[in-house]
Formats: sequence, structure tokens, C-alpha cells
Amino acid sequence: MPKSITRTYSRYNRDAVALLGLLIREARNERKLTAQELADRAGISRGLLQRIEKGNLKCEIGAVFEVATIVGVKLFDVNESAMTKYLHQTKEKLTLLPKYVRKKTKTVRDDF
Amino acid sequence: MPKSITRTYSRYNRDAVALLGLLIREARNERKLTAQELADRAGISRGLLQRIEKGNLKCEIGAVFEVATIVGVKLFDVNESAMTKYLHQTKEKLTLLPKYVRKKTKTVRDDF
DNA sequence: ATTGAATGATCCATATATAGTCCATATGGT
DNA sequence: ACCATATGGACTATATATGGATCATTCAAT
Repeated sequence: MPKSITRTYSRYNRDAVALLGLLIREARNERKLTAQELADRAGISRGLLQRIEKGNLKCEIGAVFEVATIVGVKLFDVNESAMTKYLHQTKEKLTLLPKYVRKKTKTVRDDF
Repeated sequence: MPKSITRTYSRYNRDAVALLGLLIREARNERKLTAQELADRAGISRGLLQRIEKGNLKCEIGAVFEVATIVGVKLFDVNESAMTKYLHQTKEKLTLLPKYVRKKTKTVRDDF
């Protein structure tokens, strides 16, 4: 990040991540886990868990997903095997499609 | 991150993020956007978009969600207003619940 | 009411994610 | 086949997210 960047996020995504954080918080309480306990299980610090539960948009997606999974918050509504299967399907599908996006609007031949 | 950390991620989450990346890639191709164009629209670098499309788990969640939204990949199956509404509902619900998780198993009185 | 634990908030040091650049390769259109 | 360009990987510098510690506050159980 050479040049100091201030990102803008859409309201939808701010809400989405905030909601995800709240759902995690709710699920953690339901399961009677302290912040420290959940953080330990997820292999992250309590501070990071705090930021996740607050809906901080700059947390790494892997950490957020791990925490969510541990407390049972479903991200996509698919189980593990279905997820893997869907992943492979999508991967295969992509190999069949064009790999590059071509923008060069074909040069109009007006050289006559 | 003082102490060098090597995180472990569940297979489910690795697959989930990988899938998300592929879906983004697919949607980008469908919309005939080059990586640079999409990166510009999302306010991120092309390199970061590459990592996102590859399913890198250490990308910030805000950037991933922004890109997904731009190309039309739905994270949750709710529209904007429903999302905001749901967010508020969950927020309210949380205020009614206990705020701390108590672990101290009540000390058994055996002092007789 | 008391009290101990859980949480919120701040600060610092450092590991690292990111932006930006360059170059090599692959690819689709001609 | 040719060619213009999109993509994939490096690499570097720097902004910053994170871990860890500390302190204040708030709550729940007694």
C-alpha cells in the first residue's frame, strides 16, 4: 500500500459484514463461549475477534470465515461435500470459457 | 502480528473462498471486464484482484465483498433494504440478551 | 451490595498485505 | 501466423492489520 489508501465500501457490504459480526456475536453467546475462548479456537487474538464482531471491513476474510464456521454461522447454505463439489464444477466450467477478456474494439477498416 | 503466525484454515473455508474467487472470475468474464478495469472500479490494485480470484484467504473481507458485489456475485440472498432491516433486527435482538458470557462454575459450598 | 470475570478500549512493535512496477507468457482476433 | 493485449509472477517499498499487553468499565452471580 504505497500510497495511503482510503477505501470506500458500499452500504450493502458494510451492512453485510456488520450483520455477519453480529451473528457471530449472537452465536458465541448462545454457545457460552467467551471472546478469549473463541479467539483461541480460531487461532486469532481476542482483539481481532472484537474487530470481526464489530464488522470491521479490513479483517482478513479467512479469519472471519473461520470464526463464523466455528460458532455455526453458515456463510453459504451448503455443506462441506457439496461445497467441494460445487467448487470443482465451477473450476471445470471455467476451463471451457475464454481466458482473456478482449477489449480492443476491432479496428474499423476505413482505409480505402 | 508480533509473533509470526501461520494460520490454519478449515477445508470448508478454503473451498468457500476459492469458490467465491472463481465465481468472481466467471462473472467478470461474462461482463467482459478486464482485471484492470474491475480493479479500478473496486478501488483496488490488479494484484489484489488476482489474489482474490485465486481464493487467497488473507485478503481483506471488505475488498472481496466489494468486488463480488460489482460483478453481481450474491453473498447473501437478500437485497439492500432487507439487509439493512435484518441488520437492525439483529442489533436490537442482541441488546435484549446477556452481554457477558459467564464461565465461573459456581463454587460448590462444601465448607461444613 | 460485593466481587471477580468478561468485555471495551488503547497503545506499541512487528509481520505482512497491498500498490505499483516490470517482465514473461498466453491468448484471442485478425 | 502474426500481433496486440490480458494475464501471471516476480519484486520493492510502505501503510497497516495483527498480537500482545495494559487499564477501565460493565455485568452477572452470589
